[in-house]
Amino acid sequence: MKISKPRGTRDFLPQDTKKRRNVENILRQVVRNWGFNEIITPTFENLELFTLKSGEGIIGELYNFRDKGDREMTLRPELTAPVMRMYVNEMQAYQQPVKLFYFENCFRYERPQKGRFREFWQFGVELIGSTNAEADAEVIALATEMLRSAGIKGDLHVNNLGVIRHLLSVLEPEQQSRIMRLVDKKDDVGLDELLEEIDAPADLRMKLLELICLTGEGAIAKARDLIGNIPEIEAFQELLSILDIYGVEYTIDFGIARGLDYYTGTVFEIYAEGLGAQNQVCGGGSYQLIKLFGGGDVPSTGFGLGFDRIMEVCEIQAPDDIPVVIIAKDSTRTDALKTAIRLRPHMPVYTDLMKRNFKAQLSYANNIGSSHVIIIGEQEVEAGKVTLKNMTTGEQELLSIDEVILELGHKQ
RNA sequence: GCCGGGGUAGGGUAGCGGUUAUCCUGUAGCCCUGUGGAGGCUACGAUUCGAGUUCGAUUCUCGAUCCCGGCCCCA
Repeated sequence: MKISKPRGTRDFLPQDTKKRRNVENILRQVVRNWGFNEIITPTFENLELFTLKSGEGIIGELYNFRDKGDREMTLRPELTAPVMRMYVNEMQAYQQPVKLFYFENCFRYERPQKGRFREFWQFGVELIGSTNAEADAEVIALATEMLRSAGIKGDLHVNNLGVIRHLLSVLEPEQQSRIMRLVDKKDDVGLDELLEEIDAPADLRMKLLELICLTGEGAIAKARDLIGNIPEIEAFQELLSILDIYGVEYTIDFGIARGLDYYTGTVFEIYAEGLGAQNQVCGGGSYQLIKLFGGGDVPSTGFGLGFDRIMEVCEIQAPDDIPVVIIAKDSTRTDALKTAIRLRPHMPVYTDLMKRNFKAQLSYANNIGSSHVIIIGEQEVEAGKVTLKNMTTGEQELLSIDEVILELGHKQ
């Protein structure tokens, strides 16, 4: 009976895993160098954590379950909420800002397609405690640096929601939310209908439709013309000038809304080519969730990177381990094992586990791509040495084990 | 939840209402019992699952399931 893997999950073969771990470690190193500390949160949480953040509607997309103690639980669909919960539970007294990152798997009950799986990995960063433009800029610059380090060309779009919120401030909060969601979806028809339905002032309607189309060079100036010199535009301008210092390339895009109420100001998205319909590899912004989870009035800025999508377009290959194979005869297997024990602190060592004959062992070494083999036969045992054979050149010489370590150890 | 295309040895393909076939790879053995990469031969190994039509289904029909792409959604 053959059991298939669950829908939307993947098996990672050794070479896939090696490549993923390699990229993962590259990203980790970048984030650490920017002063962020890694954390781990539980794979499952109380269901309420996520319904509190995103509403009851998301339950349909969760892997939720009732545990044996009759508690409503769910596999985590994302990590911002768990990190905020963790902060509220145990980190509120930490020196600010608190700079955290995570790399974890998440679970969503969705229909799989290109770049979308039911189990997927997110690499995320949260900077907690600062509303300053410097904080937002650091987070955005870090996101672009991470992608750059993975060899990925991303297209960064930045916005400050304060501008559009300022414009909409005369409307009911509920109407504002609906408008933001439609803007996020770029649903112009729906937006027109809604504005008609709520009978929005003609002036606001005109300005809104114009604003959300503003992108690129000069967008800030045009926004000023449209709305006036409000503090939100000033703040946006400050953020952009810091990004300029970082040398980050960006596109101003007043049409990015990210659809959710808890975003407070800065929002950004990064798209990459070659990913089909799911081309967003990064999304984030500044938000306020800590209060919602029972903490203080503490702001945060963060983003999540879709690690699987990154791997989809990442071409960085992990360096190969170079295995050393010990070849022995039946009569010298004990010596082979003892040699392996001495070599393994210094290099990856394989011994024959298949009772192969001499020739087949050599062939095996060749097939797994070993650069060197160590031959241990009666002659070598008698001499108290081993034969080191270079599989590329075919050269071989009689050496002591220490000499072998000296010869090969530094290459690993 | 919706739409389209698929599922044949471990991987890649072709085929077809009548004992399927082929390439790569793996393992075991042999040509070849202390020196590999080549080649040859032999063996092992698959029609996603279920129901229906049929004398007979891998093929046709229906359903399920999984995969791929798209819609919806995307925290």
